[in-house]
Amino acid sequence: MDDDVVRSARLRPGRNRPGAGDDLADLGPCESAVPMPVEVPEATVSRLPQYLRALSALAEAGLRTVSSEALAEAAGVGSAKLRKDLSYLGSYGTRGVGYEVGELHQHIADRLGLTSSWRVVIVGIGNLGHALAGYGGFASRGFSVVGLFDVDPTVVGEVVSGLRVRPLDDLEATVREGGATIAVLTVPAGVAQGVCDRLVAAGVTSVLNFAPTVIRVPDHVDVRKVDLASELQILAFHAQRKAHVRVGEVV
Amino acid sequence: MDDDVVRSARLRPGRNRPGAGDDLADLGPCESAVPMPVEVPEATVSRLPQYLRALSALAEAGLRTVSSEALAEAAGVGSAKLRKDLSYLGSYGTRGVGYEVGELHQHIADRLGLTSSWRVVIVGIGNLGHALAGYGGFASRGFSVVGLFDVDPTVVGEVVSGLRVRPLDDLEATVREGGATIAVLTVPAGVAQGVCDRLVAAGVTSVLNFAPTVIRVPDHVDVRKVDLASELQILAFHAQRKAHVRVGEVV
DNA sequence: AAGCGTTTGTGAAGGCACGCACAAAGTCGT
DNA sequence: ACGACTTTGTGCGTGCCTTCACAAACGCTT
Ligand SMILES: NC(=O)c1ccc[n+]([C@@H]2O[C@H](COP(=O)([O-])OP(=O)(O)OC[C@H]3O[C@@H](n4cnc5c(N)ncnc54)[C@H](O)[C@@H]3O)[C@@H](O)[C@H]2O)c1
Ligand SMILES: NC(=O)c1ccc[n+]([C@@H]2O[C@H](COP(=O)([O-])OP(=O)(O)OC[C@H]3O[C@@H](n4cnc5c(N)ncnc54)[C@H](O)[C@@H]3O)[C@@H](O)[C@H]2O)c1
Repeated sequence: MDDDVVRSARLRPGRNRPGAGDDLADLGPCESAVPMPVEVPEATVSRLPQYLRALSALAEAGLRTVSSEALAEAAGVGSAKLRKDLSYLGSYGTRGVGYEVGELHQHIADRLGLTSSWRVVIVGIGNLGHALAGYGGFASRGFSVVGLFDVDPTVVGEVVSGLRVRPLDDLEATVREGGATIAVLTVPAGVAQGVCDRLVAAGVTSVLNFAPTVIRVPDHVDVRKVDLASELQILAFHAQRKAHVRVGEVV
Repeated sequence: MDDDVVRSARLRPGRNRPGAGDDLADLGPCESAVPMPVEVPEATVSRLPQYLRALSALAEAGLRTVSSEALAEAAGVGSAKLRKDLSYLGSYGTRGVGYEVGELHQHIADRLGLTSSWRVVIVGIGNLGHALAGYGGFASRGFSVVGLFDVDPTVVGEVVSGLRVRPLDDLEATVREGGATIAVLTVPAGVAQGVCDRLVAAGVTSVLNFAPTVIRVPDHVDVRKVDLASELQILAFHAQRKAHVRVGEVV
């Protein structure tokens, strides 16, 4: 479902159900003595952040345990889906009781890779870049903005929420000196591909793209796209359908 | 795929090939005498905006016709998927040639409901609201921002790209006097549900929510959510997986 | 210790979407 | 006018995701 956003897909080859195809004479179903490798479906991954947020809210409300029913309600999904999602992470619930809020939060955060703070650079400090740079919701969720970049001389040098906007040429050094880095692209559509190429060349392997263009990257790079105009158009589609139904054009 | 975001589904008939199999001896399982209703799958709907954008780019490049292969390339999808998607809208291609750019663009725009300009109000003119209000990409795609609202007295009265920010109390009047309206929610998470309730009460049936909260709405209202922190977390998940593989923890 | 109510974890079934592969349909060249 | 070539539209198989339904597991009460 979700789609074509992430490029490198396949998790590890490991089948979920080991007992499937290879039936040579290996007596037991499989001899995996240890933790039983299970890949997490992409659809599940896309929901984990929501569970995490719901758990944070519940923890703040003082709850120590939640049932799958209550957590699902808070996250806006069905309880069965929630349980199956969590089952891919392991069994952290207690039957008859539910899940311990703090513990489950920790496990999901671990699985998402939020143990250490990820480095984020924002490229293109225009309208949108300014808003994102000043957003507190990133730091509070395990991301720290370590660089703001732009080509416009009138923007470079400006200080946005404690960070000085730097020229695009400092980009490579910043990406290389730090470890893994996530790049947020808020440049005009026309230059998005070029800037992205440069990011990738510098070693970036995760890109969040706000420019309304398809950008092409090597297989080992993940790109997710946020397209506000598309979202509005999808809403318009459904709104139109509702309008037609009301008029009686269709059942 | 996409998910639980949009509430209502089912589409309208829009038959492709009228000469199909309607035999009036409707003794069969269903008696649909006429056009044979075909719904557009939600996954397809979510891709239509991208096709539309690709077509705009191709038109601007001066092309009059495109093959499914070329259009798919421009839109970043597979050609088979593209053809199947377009087939839900009807048969607008010419075998051996491809699709006429302008005509196909028009058909998709029609189907998305972009014939007339949709009214959009933005509620919460903070960091993000300012950026969205000043964004030209909406007007150019069939949406016109007709209202900016906030509660903060220091923000109300400010003029953002030609529109004066108005107090929240003017909201009902604006929504009611105009026709169907799409609301963009860029208020703090804590008040999102309350503001949304007010929007729905005023008659809004389409909401694009940027606040990191699950908001509950009646069945007839569509909500789509844009969650930047979640996008980053999903990228982090894949980045972590890649890192582990590189270290050799997993095959 | 045993029973009872609650809740998890998961097998199984159904639905949806994707991609392949090809016949139908049209164009272009001769 | 006809054949060769190109490209659409779609039937079909496959795999993923969702949903249902329930046995196993656990706490609590007696
Ligand atoms: N503003 C919005 O609400 C909004 C909404 C949806 C999508 N977008 C998209 O986000 C992107 C940015 O939007 P915006 O409104 O901030 O535009 P903007 O013009 O205000 O900002 C773009 C910034 O990128 C910088 N830039 C240009 N070329 C660059 C380069 N090669 N390298 C680095 N920086 C460069 C510019 O100097 C400018 O500061 C656009 O692609 C836009 O379509 C914006
Ligand atoms: N800024 C970002 O980059 C960013 C990124 C992701 C998500 N978000 C989310 O978007 C929302 C807005 O973010 P922001 O950075 O613009 O915050 P902000 O605080 O700058 O803006 C919020 C605005 O909403 C107004 N407001 C508060 N209560 C209101 C009410 N009841 N009715 C109408 N207006 C009201 C405030 O006066 C303020 O102007 C938040 O929920 C935030 O979590 C923002």
